[in-house]
Amino acid sequence: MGLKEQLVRKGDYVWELPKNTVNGQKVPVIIYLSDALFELLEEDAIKQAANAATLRGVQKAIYVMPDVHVGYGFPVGGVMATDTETGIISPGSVGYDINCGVRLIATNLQSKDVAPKIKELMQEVLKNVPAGVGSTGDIRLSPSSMEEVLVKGAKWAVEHGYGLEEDLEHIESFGSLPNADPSKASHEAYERGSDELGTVGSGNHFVEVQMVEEIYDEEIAQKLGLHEGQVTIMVHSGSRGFGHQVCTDYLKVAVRVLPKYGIELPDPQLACMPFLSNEGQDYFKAMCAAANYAFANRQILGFKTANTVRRFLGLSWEEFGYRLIYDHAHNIAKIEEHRVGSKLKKVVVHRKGATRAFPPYNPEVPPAYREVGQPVIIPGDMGRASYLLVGQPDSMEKSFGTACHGAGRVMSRRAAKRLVKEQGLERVIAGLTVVARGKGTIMEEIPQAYKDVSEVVRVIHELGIAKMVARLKPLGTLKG
DNA sequence: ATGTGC
Repeated sequence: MGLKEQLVRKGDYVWELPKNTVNGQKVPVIIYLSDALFELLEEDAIKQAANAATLRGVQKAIYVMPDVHVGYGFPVGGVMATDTETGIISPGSVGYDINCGVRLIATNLQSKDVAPKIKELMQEVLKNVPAGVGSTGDIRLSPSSMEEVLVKGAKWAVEHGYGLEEDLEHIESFGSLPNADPSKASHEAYERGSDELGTVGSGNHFVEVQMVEEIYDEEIAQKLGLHEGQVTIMVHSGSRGFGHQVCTDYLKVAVRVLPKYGIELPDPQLACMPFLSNEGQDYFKAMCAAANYAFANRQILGFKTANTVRRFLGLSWEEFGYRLIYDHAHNIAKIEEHRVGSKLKKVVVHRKGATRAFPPYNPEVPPAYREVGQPVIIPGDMGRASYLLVGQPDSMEKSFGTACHGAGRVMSRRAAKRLVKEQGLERVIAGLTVVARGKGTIMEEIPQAYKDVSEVVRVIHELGIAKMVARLKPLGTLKG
């Protein structure tokens, strides 16, 4: 019998694979889905979550978000917490793109200010913001300046003129993880990262000019400084080749030391090390360094895009009204304190394609947002919409303080290309303004290739994990 | 995701 058939329905949006369903499964797998999204759930994604539930020191449950799909070893949309003393850390459960994440910038502009000239504006963004596989930026980092980026994260970017000091307060972990140790990243990672800072990358990464299309909660929107018709800028990118190399390097290390630590795995892609081992600590410190690279990357991308739009419209900064709403990771592992049973416990929370969604009054939520909760930015596809939510109290018990991260693919890259070839690109993306160096990524990233992000977000809202605040509509998109 | 892959 397949695992999907063994899922037990626990509520309108809650499914459970009880512990011990697969051999050695220490905790249940809890999957959050609507009926429509249940239909799209892949057997292999359940298997991957169940595999993770066998790992050493895993706590409470593996949680799976409604935008789940199969990933490398651990599903995208998966959340795993392991005991900091007895548990493991797993590079595959963070993902190859360490600190892939999203940033949302508010402006004083109205959609009517940009909509009529959006094509010309996006051509200007294409000229100024490097995008695509292997694209390089205008920053060259010597090994010593690279070290500074890896330690300071977004702060490095602000010190070098990209953005404002006050931006840092509105970034997860203030844009800089304290456990970063640049010496734990390889020479190869340094090389790859030396010319890619301030570049978008490829795949689902993008820079987008948007408008606030609908407000769901007026009071919260007001506190966040958002209103209908307002122009926003969204950035979706990560740590580029640097993070990719860190993941590659430490997956090899993990595989090598499995026998030393007596770790047996249901899937070699789940290769991991005890968190407190030398190798586990090395990975953690290198991963934090890669996360800081990504924070710096998005800081530069967001500011460069804003500056391009501002100059195109001939506005002063004051008229433009640049303001960072928030920036957060959705591929990361962090040490956090969570309630497990009756006591608080320090755990390593792995979020892979999953966003931290801390509730109001959590000390990690910046003062300006303390009463509304941590902003949760959910990018959709380039055709439909993206969402802004805020973390709610139930997230702590239901998912280690975690929400979804996006729409999630429903069509393979190959199938998407086939559809475009059959129907023609003009027809498939009719009415959208998308710019890119080539057509390849656009073909793979058509809206039809994605699940409906509204349905994903609705599940998170209904569960009380995060609350819907606003829907953002793409005006123009830059893809890799 | 990725100096993209059988």
